Amino acid sequence: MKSANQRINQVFKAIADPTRREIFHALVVASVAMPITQISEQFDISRQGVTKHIKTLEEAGLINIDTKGRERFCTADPKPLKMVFDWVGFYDKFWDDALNRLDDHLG
Amino acid sequence: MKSANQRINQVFKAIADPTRREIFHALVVASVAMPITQISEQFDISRQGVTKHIKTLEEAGLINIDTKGRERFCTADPKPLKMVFDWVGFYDKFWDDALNRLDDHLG
DNA sequence: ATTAAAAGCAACCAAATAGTTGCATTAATT
DNA sequence: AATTAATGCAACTATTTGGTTGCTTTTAAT
Repeated sequence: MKSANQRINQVFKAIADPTRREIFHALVVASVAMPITQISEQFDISRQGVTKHIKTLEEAGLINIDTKGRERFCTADPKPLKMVFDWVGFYDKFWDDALNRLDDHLG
Repeated sequence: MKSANQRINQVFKAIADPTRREIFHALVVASVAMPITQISEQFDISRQGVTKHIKTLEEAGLINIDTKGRERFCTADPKPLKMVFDWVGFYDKFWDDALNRLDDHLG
């Protein structure tokens, strides 16, 4: 059970950084595999900076990498976000909290 | 628009830490205002450690604090999680990605 | 009035983070 | 064969982070 928890932590950590969210988003909307250099051209930070972010995203399972020749093609994989979706989904019962808590107490 | 972005970043940062998620969760399920010392008793780290986490959660708007006498009563406020819900909700279209992308291309 | 409880404040620490630069390697291109 | 492009690797830096301890202040209880 420990590794599942680790994975969740990795996902939360990966999406915590705004630049990483941007990289991920760019890959999702591109909906085509992109090599690292091409990705990094869209950002102000250095290629190596982008590479580090990509590594973090890959460790979280949010990016898959397919090496072809000298290039490494990255594709977004949103599946791990389901864990975040489920996590946050638990709390949506409490968004209109006053109402719902009242219901709970009555029910 | 900048402060809205900052707020989103604060929320993502706040939920990135597992201990903070636990503190938040404990407050949600307690569904009653709890002073800091009482919260910190449920965790292995020091009271000041918990205080710092609570500050981060408060800055993200995930905790409200009501000072009464020498105590500071904390309550969870899940509302800001709606931003996370919306963010992640965008990507749920891509969870069964092969299928959906095919649809997009056809549609 | 004394004591005890709740919390804040400040300094400190080790580790992680986000970023950089320089250089080496590998694979295409010409 | 020589060059160029894509990447990796390593070292370094500044800042942030998650945590600690010690002490002070404020408020409640005895």
